[in-house]
Amino acid sequence: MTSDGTVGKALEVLDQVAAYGRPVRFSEVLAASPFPKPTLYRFLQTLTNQRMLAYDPDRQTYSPGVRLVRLAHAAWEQSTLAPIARPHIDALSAAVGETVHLAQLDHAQVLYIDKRNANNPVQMFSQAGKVGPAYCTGVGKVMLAFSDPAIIEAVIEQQSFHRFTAATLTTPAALRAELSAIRANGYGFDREEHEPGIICVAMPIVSDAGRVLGALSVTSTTSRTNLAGLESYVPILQDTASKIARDAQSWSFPDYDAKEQTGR
Amino acid sequence: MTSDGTVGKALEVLDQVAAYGRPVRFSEVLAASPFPKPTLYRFLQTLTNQRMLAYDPDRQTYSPGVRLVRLAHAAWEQSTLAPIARPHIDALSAAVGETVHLAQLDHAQVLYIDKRNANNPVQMFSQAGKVGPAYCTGVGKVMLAFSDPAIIEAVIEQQSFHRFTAATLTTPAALRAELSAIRANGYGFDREEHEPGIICVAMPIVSDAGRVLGALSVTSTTSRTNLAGLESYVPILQDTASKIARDAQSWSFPDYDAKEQTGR
DNA sequence: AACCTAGTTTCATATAATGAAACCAAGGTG
DNA sequence: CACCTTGGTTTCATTATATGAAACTAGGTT
Repeated sequence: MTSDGTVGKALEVLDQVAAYGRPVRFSEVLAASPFPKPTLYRFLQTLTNQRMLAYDPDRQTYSPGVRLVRLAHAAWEQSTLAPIARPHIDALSAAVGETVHLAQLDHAQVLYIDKRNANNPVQMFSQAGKVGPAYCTGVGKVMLAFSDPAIIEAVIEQQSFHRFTAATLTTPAALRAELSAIRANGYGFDREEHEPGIICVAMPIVSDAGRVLGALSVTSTTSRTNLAGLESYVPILQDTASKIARDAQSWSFPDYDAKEQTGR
Repeated sequence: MTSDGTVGKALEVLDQVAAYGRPVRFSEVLAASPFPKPTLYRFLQTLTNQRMLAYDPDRQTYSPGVRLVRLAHAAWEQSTLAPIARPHIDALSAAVGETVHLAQLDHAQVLYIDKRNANNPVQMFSQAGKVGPAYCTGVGKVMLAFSDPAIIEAVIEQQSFHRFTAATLTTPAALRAELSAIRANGYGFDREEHEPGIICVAMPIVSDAGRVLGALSVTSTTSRTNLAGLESYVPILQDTASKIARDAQSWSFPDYDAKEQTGR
């Protein structure tokens, strides 16, 4: 499952370095790596030559390289909902005057694809590209809820439930119950499950064929409003989601959660 | 020079696919690829399994995958000037009320890292991650001007000068003259060299050690102002650039244009 | 000077990549 | 309907490449 030859291993190393969130030394990576010293060394060297990693000779540290930013630009424009959703999200943001998120499901994790912040100007990658857990975010739960049962089970299986706040759902049973409630409702909430004081309404974006393309959410704080207040945004969210789905339809769209092509 | 074993070749394929700017079929890639059919096929398959590419089974097309967006988030935060520059750019943007760009030099090309648009909200990757030619943009020219002479020559060497507008510099000689004028001045302009009606002032961000870290620019249109008008922003640009350089200094920083580590 | 520790290089071996050729599946086209 | 053609996929013997144990080197420490 975890191995596509040399290339797969190299990308595994790349992921590992990126996961630190800060420049790392060779020995740190080595300690956490399944690869022996010279193998890892050569991978890091190759990735650096390829500018997938950047190497700081003074501090002797590696960090993700700029080439990724360039490639991601292409990915974001071609392979995400963002360009299609943009006008609709702009309209939504203007109408509700709260923070709006657009997310997709990537490999059992929530990947934020775009964001609108009514007040201060948008902070670019600082939000887009960010990942979060699926089981304790509004967008994560609604996307999961409308996913294929097999996928749901797979995600629950491999999920390690971490308690972020008092309200975090921390058992498979609790999550399953929540998901079926969401399915019944058509949308979901984040009830301070990830961060205290932060609440949101989330709406899935589903294609005609019933496939989950992504999700939208409107986020606010308990000091400004409450769940009932957020619920009033449901109609406009629904409207926005269906417009995005419609546009995506005509554009046609890659299948992200396609299973491995064959696996040799 | 162009080969780091299998991984390098796979990344070459990834770049190629990303370069199309649209989903591509296998045969299209094959036609433009140095690799024989089965080899290319396996690379695409591997990259798809790794979610570096997304495959649309209906249209049988490949496009850059979402995993890149995730990785790029880390790269943007750790390996670019953007997080350090953010507050300064915010201030600059508020002060001048025009579009502000932050760019770095990546492999002889201009890579836009961040953007502030006074009026409409920021469009995320739609600008960050975008690349442009160095010889006919304000930021490109100022970064080049203060780069190592060897790098300048290398860039000029491999540059294919395309005429975008009547004002585009299209010969090595013209560019060399412009660069030394910029060195004398400390900053540079884009005189509608890339797009008619679009002009800008650009300021390099240089470290104490004299290394070019990136560049800033304020962009406007000929209908709103002229070069003299833009020149009035030079003091604040200079101030912003030096503040960013100072902050970068203390943070310390990877060396992007480091030459290949050894090359086996 | 002896002794770590972190990073780099060697080299025989095992493994994985390679690509010519064959194969398969759709669409044509006569 | 039989016969191509085009575009994509699989096989498999060959070759090139990755691998990792061990040896080595350069800075720091004691």
